Amino acid sequence: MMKNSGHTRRERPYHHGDLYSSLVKAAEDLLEEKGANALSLREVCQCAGVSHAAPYRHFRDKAALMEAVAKAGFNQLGEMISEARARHPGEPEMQILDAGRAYVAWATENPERTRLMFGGMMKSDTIDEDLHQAAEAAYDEIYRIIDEGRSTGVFGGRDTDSVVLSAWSAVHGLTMLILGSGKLTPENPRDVRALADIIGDTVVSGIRSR
Amino acid sequence: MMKNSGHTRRERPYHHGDLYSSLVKAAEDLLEEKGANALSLREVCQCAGVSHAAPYRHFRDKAALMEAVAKAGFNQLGEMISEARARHPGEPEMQILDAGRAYVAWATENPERTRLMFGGMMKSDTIDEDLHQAAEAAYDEIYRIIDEGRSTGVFGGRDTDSVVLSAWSAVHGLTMLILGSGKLTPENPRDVRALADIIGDTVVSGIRSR
DNA sequence: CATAGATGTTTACGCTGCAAACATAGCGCG
DNA sequence: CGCGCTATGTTTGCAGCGTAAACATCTATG
Repeated sequence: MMKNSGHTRRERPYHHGDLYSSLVKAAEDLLEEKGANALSLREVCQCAGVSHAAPYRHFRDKAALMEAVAKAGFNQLGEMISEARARHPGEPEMQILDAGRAYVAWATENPERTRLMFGGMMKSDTIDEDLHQAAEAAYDEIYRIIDEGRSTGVFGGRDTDSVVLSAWSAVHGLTMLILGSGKLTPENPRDVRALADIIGDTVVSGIRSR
Repeated sequence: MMKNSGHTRRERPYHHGDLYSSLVKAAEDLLEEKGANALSLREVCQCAGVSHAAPYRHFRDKAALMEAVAKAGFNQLGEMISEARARHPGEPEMQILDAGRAYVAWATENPERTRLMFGGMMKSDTIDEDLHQAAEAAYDEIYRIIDEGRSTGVFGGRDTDSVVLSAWSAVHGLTMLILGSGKLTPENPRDVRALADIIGDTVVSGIRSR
């Protein structure tokens, strides 16, 4: 039977309007809900109210959609670090401690997205430049903290990149261990924060100018 | 036509002999070769010279096979740390530095297995106890190093577990960043080792008794 | 106002993980 | 010694997946 054409636009219009964002959003939600392995593109489509082939007008393939999700994640993460930095102007030690807490907190609240971001979905020939750039931006936020600390003599180290790497590694490692193999499984955010503080103290001790 | 029965055993016997190990081995190889996403159970079977339903006699499902692979990985990793410890008797600082190098080196040589181990294949209701135990054993190796260092006054910290967490987080974080999102992609093992040493120095500085 | 390009749908295909029914082989018990 | 029981491997079948191609619909541009 012919579908009602024209007058009642109530019945979801043929064109979605903003399918790109809807798909990313739906993918984010379903990803956290079902896990990366159980996430099917078709279910994302169903969730966005669209046929299972529609995404191919906006994404080359499923991996490209996941890259968009990862990119959005890096942007959020970078923003949280930036906010932590702004929260303690002129206090680099407080800035990293707070940034570390924010990092761990965000990751534990979005475990699947975090795993996606740092997993290894890139097959190197498909190194989406946008994704790389978003990750770089998050890195730069940490760099700014360390750089200020080193320029005011609070932090030491032979070069800023080494110190950034040390700090990021420690926080990121804790994060992945928490998400990881079932060894560390704190029940509530309080415990997460306590662990983050332990690592934070050690990091600051390790990179402090002496 | 009826298959030759009995006399010439050349023609691969109906029973494989040691299918369990063969499947784990084949899965390990194919995992590193094709990546976790592209790994199909059917291809593992073909590689082991067996029909695509055979594994179900030995593993509940595909995830169970991957768990066995992960478990073997943790055993290997724990062994490497243990060897690093044995290499510098009475020198805890050298022990962690060397263990850290071994950790990073092993992970970069077996990236897919590492991602599998620390990814998040456990759905918590399927927390295979063997897997948890293998991971715990690797943890214990690090614990022994830190514990000795603290008992001889080389390392500080309020409790051993906190120090272990700090050290492991830093090394593990570096590892995952190297494997990770394309930010750190050192070409050769030399670079990897240099990065490991940077993190190692910071960790030791951070946990040293002062 | 027509029509070209962008956006969404339908249909189809090969591959996947898994279950059920079937075949074979080795092992213990009479 | 032989018979069947059980462990192991195979075949067949199914629903769901990602993706491509052909088709339908809308929207914007001349």
